[in-house]
Amino acid sequence: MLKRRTYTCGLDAALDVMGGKWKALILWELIDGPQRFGQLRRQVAGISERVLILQLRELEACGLVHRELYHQVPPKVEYSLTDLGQSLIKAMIPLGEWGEQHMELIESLDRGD
Amino acid sequence: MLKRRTYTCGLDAALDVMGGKWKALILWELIDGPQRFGQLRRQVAGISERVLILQLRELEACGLVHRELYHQVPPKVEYSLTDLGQSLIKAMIPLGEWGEQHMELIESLDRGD
DNA sequence: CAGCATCCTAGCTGATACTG
DNA sequence: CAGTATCAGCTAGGATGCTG
Repeated sequence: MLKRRTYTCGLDAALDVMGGKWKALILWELIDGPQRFGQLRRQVAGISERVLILQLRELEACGLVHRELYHQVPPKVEYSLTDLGQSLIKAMIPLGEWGEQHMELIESLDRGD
Repeated sequence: MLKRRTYTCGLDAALDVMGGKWKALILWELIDGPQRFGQLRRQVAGISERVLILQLRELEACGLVHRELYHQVPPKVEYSLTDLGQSLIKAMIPLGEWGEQHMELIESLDRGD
């Protein structure tokens, strides 16, 4: 699941646990508190059920996300940030601000103008 | 090359330009000043020539890296951070520190203990 | 030295259908 | 509601050899 065994720098390690197409988005959605599976699926636009599960399982395995199962019918599961997840989110904020500031530029690159 | 056309948050946009297996590492190597192609290849352990070129071209296209060609024999090319690249590096520092602090944990996850 | 061309593959990702 | 199972495609990434 993780790509490397050893890391050359901390950035490398951080990107290994939260990099990829979806993980940062999922963590971001959990900032405001626990979310149920279905909520997450709607919030993280474009993700499929299958991929969301896979990503959540990986985040859980890394200790970034906690999965709380309520034994009910119908079933209810809540995902939330762990303390480690919280600390990671905080570390990602400057990067988020950078992206915010340069988003137009990046989107224009994508359009090729 | 970039994965998305629109972004739901800045973090999303930032990860689109510097995410992936190598880009952050490459940017990191350029912090201390310009590097020649061969130097980079040795610094970024494990990367192949082909992939290094591809990544550098993408970083260049995003305006994060500058490519300076010296018309010599044998050829010499130097890669350096642009101002935008510098600002991105700064935004990545907290994430790098987070990774630094939790690297042992992450590596232990990878080993499965 | 820098870097392109070619071929190849692993695994991420997506679509769809089904279950407790 | 919260998943699992299955199938299939794409593309990032890797190996190798060649060139200005």
